[in-house]
Amino acid sequence: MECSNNDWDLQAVVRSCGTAACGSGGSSEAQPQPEEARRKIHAGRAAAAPEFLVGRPVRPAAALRELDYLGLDHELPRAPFSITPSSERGAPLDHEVLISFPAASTSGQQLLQPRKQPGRKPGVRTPRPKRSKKSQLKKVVCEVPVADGGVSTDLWAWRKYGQKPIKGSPYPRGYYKCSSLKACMARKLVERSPAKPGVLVVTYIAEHCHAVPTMLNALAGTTRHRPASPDGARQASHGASDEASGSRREEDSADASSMTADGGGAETADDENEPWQVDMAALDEYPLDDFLGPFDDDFDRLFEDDGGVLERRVSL
DNA sequence: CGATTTTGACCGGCGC
DNA sequence: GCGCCGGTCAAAATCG
Repeated sequence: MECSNNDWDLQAVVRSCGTAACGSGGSSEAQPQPEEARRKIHAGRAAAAPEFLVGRPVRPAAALRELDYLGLDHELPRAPFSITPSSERGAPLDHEVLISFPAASTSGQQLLQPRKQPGRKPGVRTPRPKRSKKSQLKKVVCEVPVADGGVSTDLWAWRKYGQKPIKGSPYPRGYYKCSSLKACMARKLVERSPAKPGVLVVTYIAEHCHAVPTMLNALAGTTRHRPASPDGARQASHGASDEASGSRREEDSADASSMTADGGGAETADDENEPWQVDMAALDEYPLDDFLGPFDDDFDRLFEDDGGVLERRVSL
């Protein structure tokens, strides 16, 4: 349990949004920050592109499929977003940040096929460790346009461990854990905003206690790659809202979550071949510097909030 | 065979 | 104290 690194969340978010075009500026004013931190983040920015956009065989389309149950559209118009302190979602948290993107039009509603219902022996349950104070967990909320579905993903490998319908929302919430390391407590919640159907709300909770997997492919052997399945596999479901149970859109869930926003509407075919090419194209269109520039201030503040851990991360 | 997803059951926090 | 609800667990199914 040496989860000492406090640096995962922002990075995850930042990376997640890595290919989004920048537009709107940060929401808060600049704060004094360590010069070194600034330099590092800038440096990291410069190197980030080739590293995680090119070097990693991310699978954008897969990520989109992952979110099918949310009714994501696979079109990917990139939109700017802003980072603001979040205190609206749930109880106000000390360490909560909201990264929001302007809503994007959405539509795609995938139909998911039903699935056999697994059973579970009633009464058989291992004692659960005391739940840590949820309110004390660090959270980073990232709102992204549904159309930007992929943007909400990141370089970490996630494994879905639950999905629940949320009261007041027609859309279920998916629960993901970091699958890179069992001991890693990092989690993320993905749901659609009931108020803004065009917005996906990704909440990152806790921290990774390890570095970003250098090879997302490490999971390649374990991730599922659905063979060009007949379209029937994934149909529009009347419910999109609902557990979408069904079609196994998880194909590449592991990397799916780890992917960066993929290029436009890449269909499955794309990711199967040269997924990163799409990213490169996107990168061309939306240079990271342009994208991140306006958020310097926000990042600076986050650096402070994080006590410098982010700095360490950025310097990786 | 190992890793992941699905999904109902269980548990605990919180509001009333 | 009770009930609701969100979060997590874990069996079964699935896939490469």
